[in-house]
Formats: sequence, C-alpha cells, structure tokens
Amino acid sequence: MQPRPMVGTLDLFLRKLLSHSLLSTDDQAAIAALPHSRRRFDANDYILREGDQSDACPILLSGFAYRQKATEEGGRQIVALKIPGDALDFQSMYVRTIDHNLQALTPVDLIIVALSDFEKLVRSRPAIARAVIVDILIEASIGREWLLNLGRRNALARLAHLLCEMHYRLLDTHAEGLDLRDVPMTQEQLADLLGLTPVHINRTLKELERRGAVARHGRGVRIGNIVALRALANFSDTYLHRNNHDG
Amino acid sequence: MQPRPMVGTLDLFLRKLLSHSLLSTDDQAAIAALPHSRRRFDANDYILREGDQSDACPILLSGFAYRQKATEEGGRQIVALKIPGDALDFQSMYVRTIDHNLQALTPVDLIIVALSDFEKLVRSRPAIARAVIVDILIEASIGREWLLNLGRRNALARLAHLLCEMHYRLLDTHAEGLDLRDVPMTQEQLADLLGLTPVHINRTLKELERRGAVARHGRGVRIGNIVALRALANFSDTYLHRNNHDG
DNA sequence: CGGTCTCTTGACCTCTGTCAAGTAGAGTGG
DNA sequence: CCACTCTACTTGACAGAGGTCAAGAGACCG
Repeated sequence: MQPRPMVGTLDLFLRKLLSHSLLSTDDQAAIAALPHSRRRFDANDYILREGDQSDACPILLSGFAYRQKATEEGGRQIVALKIPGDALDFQSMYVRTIDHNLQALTPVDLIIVALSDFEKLVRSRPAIARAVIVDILIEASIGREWLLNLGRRNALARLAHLLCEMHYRLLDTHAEGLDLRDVPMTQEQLADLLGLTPVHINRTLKELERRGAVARHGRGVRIGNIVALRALANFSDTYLHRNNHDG
Repeated sequence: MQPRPMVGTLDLFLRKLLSHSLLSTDDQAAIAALPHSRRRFDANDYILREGDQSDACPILLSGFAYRQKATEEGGRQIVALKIPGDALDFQSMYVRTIDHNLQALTPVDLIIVALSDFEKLVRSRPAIARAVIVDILIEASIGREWLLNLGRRNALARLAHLLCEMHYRLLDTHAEGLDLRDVPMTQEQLADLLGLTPVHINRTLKELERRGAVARHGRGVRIGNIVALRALANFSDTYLHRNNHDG
C-alpha cells in the first residue's frame, strides 16, 4: 500500500510522481521540504525560451502550459502539453541549453525550485532520481504517440485522441476534482497542437458535436461522451504508463 | 581534453556517449568491460514488441533500426530512427512495459548487455547515469523536432529535414567513415517516417533531385548538396545537442 | 533467368488550407 | 445596464497539397 502523500504546496507534484513511481515516506517528506518560491504568469507568457539556460526547476501548480517550436516560415507546433502537478523542466539539470519554448496556456501558478536544490535531492535519493527519469520517459512516450497522431490520423481522430489523452492524464493527478470541464484552449491553440488550421479545427469540432462526442456552449468545449471519443480515436492509454508501480 | 575512447566492441557506443557527455577513463573502461553477447537480425525483423518486457539492453553495432507505432486502421508511423552506436532501450531499466515496436531497418548487429549489468553500472557510476539521461533527453528533443516536422512542414521540407538530421547524426559517431553514402530506406519506409505515402515520397524525391539537393542512381538515393538541403528544410542542428560537454 | 519487390507515372479524388466576410462572446468603461 | 471594442468563433467558396488506384518498368535475388 502506497503511503499517503502529505499536504502542502508541492502536494500535486508529489501526487504526479506517485502516480508512476513508489516513494518512501522519507522521500516524500524530502520533496515536500524543498525550498521554493512561487511565481505567476499570464496566459501566453513565455516561461522559458529556446536558447535560454535555466537555473530553476519550475513546477506547474495551477493552470496549463505547453512546449512549442516554430519554423522559420512562422509555422508553430505545440510539442507537449503540461497539466497541474507536472514539472516543466527536468531537462536543464542535464543539458545546457533549452531547445524549445515553454509558454503558459492559461494563467498559471508555478513553484520554482532552485535547480541546485533539486540536483542535491536527486543525488541523495535514488528513488527520487528514478522517479524523475520515469517522468521524463513518460513524456517521451507521449511524444511518440503524438507523432503517430500527427502522421497517421485524420483531423477527427486526431482531435478526439487529444481530448482522450487530456481526460486520462487529468484523472491521474486529480482523482477527485478538476476534470476536463472546459477545454482550456482556443481553436487556434488546438490547431497548433494538432498540426491543423483554426478553420479546420472549427469544422472538426462541429463534427464531433454532431456525433455527440463533445458538448459546446458559447465558446466552451467539453467532453460529452468519452466512450464515443475513445472509439473515434481508437484510444488506448497504455502509452501513458499509468500505474507503472513495481516496474 | 577528452580522453581517447578505447577500442573494442562497445567502442561505437562509447563514442556516442562521449559525443554529448564527459566520462573519465575509469568510466570508459567500465563500459568497455561490460559483459555482452552479440545478436544479428535481418532487415524488418522485430527486435522488441509493444507490450513486451525486456531484460536486455540492446546496442546497435551496425545497421539501422527504428521505433514504430501503428494505428488500428493500419497506419504505421516511424517515431525514432537509430544509428550505429545508439542504445536501443534504456527505457526498460525504468518502465515496465514497452510502448512501441523496435524493428531492424537494415540487417543489424546488436550488442546485448544484461539489463541487470547495466543497472549495476549506472548505480555505481554517476557520470554514466548522467550520460544515459542525457542520451534519453536528446532522443526526446529529436522527437519534438519531428513533431514540428510532421505538423508544420510540407513534404519537400520534411524530407530535406530528415536527410539533414541523418547526415549530422552520423557525423557525430562516425567522424571518419560511414556517412550517408546511400539512404538505407525504401520509399515506403521514408513515407512511414514522414507521415506521407510512398507515391508522394517518390514525387518529392524527384523534386529534390531536380533541385540538385539529392543524387540518385538506380534505387539509391544520396545527399548531393547538404547546403541546398539545409536551405530547403531551414535546418538548424541545435536540437541535436551536439557538444553538450560542460553542460 | 524467372520471380518478386520496389519504383514510376498518370489520372483522378479528397482532405485540409486559404481567404474573406460576418457573428457572437467577454471584458471595459460609462 | 448599456455601448464599445477586441478577440475568438463561424461560414462559404475556392484552391491545392497530398492521397488513391492501377498499370507498367526496373532492380535485385536465388
């Protein structure tokens, strides 16, 4: 039986790690005891920029954020989506320069842990080091599924797949509250996530609504029928590695 | 000054790690001393399958391999490409089940290291542990660039970008020999890499040839003009994190 | 030297993009 | 509570990149 996480600012982050890794009470306490500050960003603010070097490990406390890259021609692609509880930049512990942009999708609250403090933690606690790697590997696995999504699914399945993924990822850290009441992205952002155009997102959303998979009210979009969505996307959650425990 | 790698079966793997991480002579010796066996696969053979659990860490000695996922509808997407010197499955040290298929692109020679031996090595040598993580992170960075490629570049730029990437990745481990003399993939495999169809790859290859970026003879394709390719793809190699040393 | 697997090519189709104009929410200030 | 404004969303007409189908030509292999 997994020890219960303690309550505190870093609680959500802890819960995220516990969703895929086992940590002793001591390890959990060490995480909860990390010195940290808080920082708020508005929607669309840059949190980190390509080319930067970072000395902080930001953790998403509330709101959504995403990683983004752009072509010279102005095409923009969102390459990862982060939800509350997610650490946003483990990479800077290991690699000098940041290779993508990190942006706030909604207004966000961040916890900022000094990279040096986090490094110390990881060096002294193997189970935490391991949890960090598992976290990195799961993000990479999600990236591979996105490649399949962009390369081989049509607009309808692509959008349905994304909605399914968000649904299940939110389940893991927020067992009780905060589900996908309202999709927090504009149609333009959905387009940048899925390699489509805003106009086509609009048409596809309308089609999802027509099929009863999604409900809309004003600008809001919410999941209407997860079973229908799963069917449309042929969604399987194995790539999310939920319940990796004892692996 | 980086100590010279020692010569042996694991030499190429060592050189790959040294291309992005610093390792002491002791660390290098410990890697070279890893007990291992060899295994050969034919082109198209599966090396690992989705759902498997692996107790070995395969390292690519010669030939090319790729990670692949498929949709229920039969769409196939190659989500990573591995070249000689690349370790093919660090992930199984940390995560229970494999979430994609690993297949030989050409006939390949693998070095098989027992996962338990590799884990021991990583536990006792922090610099090696770090190098493994950097390796994982660089693969993830490549995945993000591929997402941009699939989502926001047209067929011509997409193909040009892939060829540029292969060119520079091969430079890193094979400073002297083995460059991209002949692209080792069929047009069908290129299609699966780029989210296109074989027919369209054919047309695009023809266009690249017309522009002098690529040379062809019989079935063979080779890079004719890397400068032209870079221009077509707007290629920048920062995402490959070459020379990450002292990071 | 026959068989098989790629590659080529042309005709045609369709999904998604482009352009442009109009509508409707959400926030602001009066 | 009502303008006013800004942004996001809608919609239709049209365009175009890339997909599909199918047949034929080359390569490579035993």
